[in-house]
Amino acid sequence: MGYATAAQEKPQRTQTRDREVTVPAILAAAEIEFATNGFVATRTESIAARANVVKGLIFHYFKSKEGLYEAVLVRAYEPFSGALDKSFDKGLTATEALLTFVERLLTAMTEHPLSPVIFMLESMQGSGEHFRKLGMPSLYTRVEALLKNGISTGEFREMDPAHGAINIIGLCGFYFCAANNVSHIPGRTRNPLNRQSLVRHAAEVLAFIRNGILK
Amino acid sequence: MGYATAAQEKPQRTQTRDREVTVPAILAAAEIEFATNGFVATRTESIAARANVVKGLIFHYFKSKEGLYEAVLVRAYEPFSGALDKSFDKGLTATEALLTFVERLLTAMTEHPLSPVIFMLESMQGSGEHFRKLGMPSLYTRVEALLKNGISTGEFREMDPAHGAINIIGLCGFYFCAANNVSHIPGRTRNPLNRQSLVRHAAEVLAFIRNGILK
DNA sequence: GTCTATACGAGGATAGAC
DNA sequence: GTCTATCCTCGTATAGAC
Repeated sequence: MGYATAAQEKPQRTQTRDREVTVPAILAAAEIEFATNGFVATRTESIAARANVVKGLIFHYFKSKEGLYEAVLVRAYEPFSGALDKSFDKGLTATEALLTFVERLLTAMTEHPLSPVIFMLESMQGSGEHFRKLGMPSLYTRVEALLKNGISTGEFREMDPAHGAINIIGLCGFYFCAANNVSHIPGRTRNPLNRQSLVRHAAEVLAFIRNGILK
Repeated sequence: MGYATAAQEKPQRTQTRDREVTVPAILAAAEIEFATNGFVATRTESIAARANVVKGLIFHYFKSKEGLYEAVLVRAYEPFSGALDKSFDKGLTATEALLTFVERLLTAMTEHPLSPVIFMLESMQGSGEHFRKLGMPSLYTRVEALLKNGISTGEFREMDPAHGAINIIGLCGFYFCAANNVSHIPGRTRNPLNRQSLVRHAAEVLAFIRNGILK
């Protein structure tokens, strides 16, 4: 205490920063905070602290809290849409298309475990308004079409395709949303979001869908 | 406008109220608000407005926002725990026990469609801390035990019972959480939370589980 | 039991120095 | 591009009249 060097009493400064460093840092921090708390409950101050920057920079780069939120949504959706587009290219059978779709979706979720949580919260709390605003196509609609096709060819069992689509997507994503809760069950040791558990999750969901949907 | 009767400019008062009326009104309003927004993002003012009472009464009856929240959680959990206890009484086979369990869970959810949403939000945002605090037994643990039993008797296919439990509960509850989002998909006319859709949901999930879990 | 008024802190956003 | 300081609204909670 009290030694009079140049930078008195000013800890952890990082004065000379670059947009290339700061912007991704804010985005990464925001993704975690929004996934944990949802849009309204997230504090810009928490994001700034996690990114190790000052609150003002958030508004400098993203104009508003909502601007940052939408940037996070867009970034989170990229791996999903990329993976999904590929599943609809070729002349696959309904079975192949469905399983390819689910596999890719699960891989994308495994690599970005926060994304399902953010989308879930946005679905629940935002009524999906941001999805529409950002022009994100609906996963549900595409899966529903896929199921209709497979039912008509006799590859899938009879079912309501709209409900089937919701159930399949829910099966893939719910695990990530329940993970926080599950990890606090006494007697459970393995972290549900580590690599091993997530690979396990993907395999289990695929098996469930294979048995539950295909004839 | 401007006729000078006794109660000038004081609309919608309900001066003489009773605890028997006010408390349930607040609870019902709070359930909707918390299910829509989560704990932190919910405003006590919104709850009061929806219950048509003054904000102060919330603190009068429940001491704090959190006190009200916990009261809502307890009330929401009652139909679940009641329904579930019955599934574990008799000497049922694993198959019968599982299907009974799922049927009752789905019935409880159909009758209280906000409950799965509240529990989901609490799981995601509260890390399940309130569940523990309120002494709510874990659904997951009980379903997991049930699955283990059925696998060992050969009634169910081989699977990781911990993941199976999460997937089954997710299948039952995810639909309610996605409903807001789904209802905004263009071209979809039926309200996903009306009676007819919920009965449909229950039937679809039961069929999915029957095919996906049983041998 | 119900209402009004208000204290008090938190949080989003902005202005301006460096 | 980054920081400090500040404005102002909103929201929880309380005090006290009726």
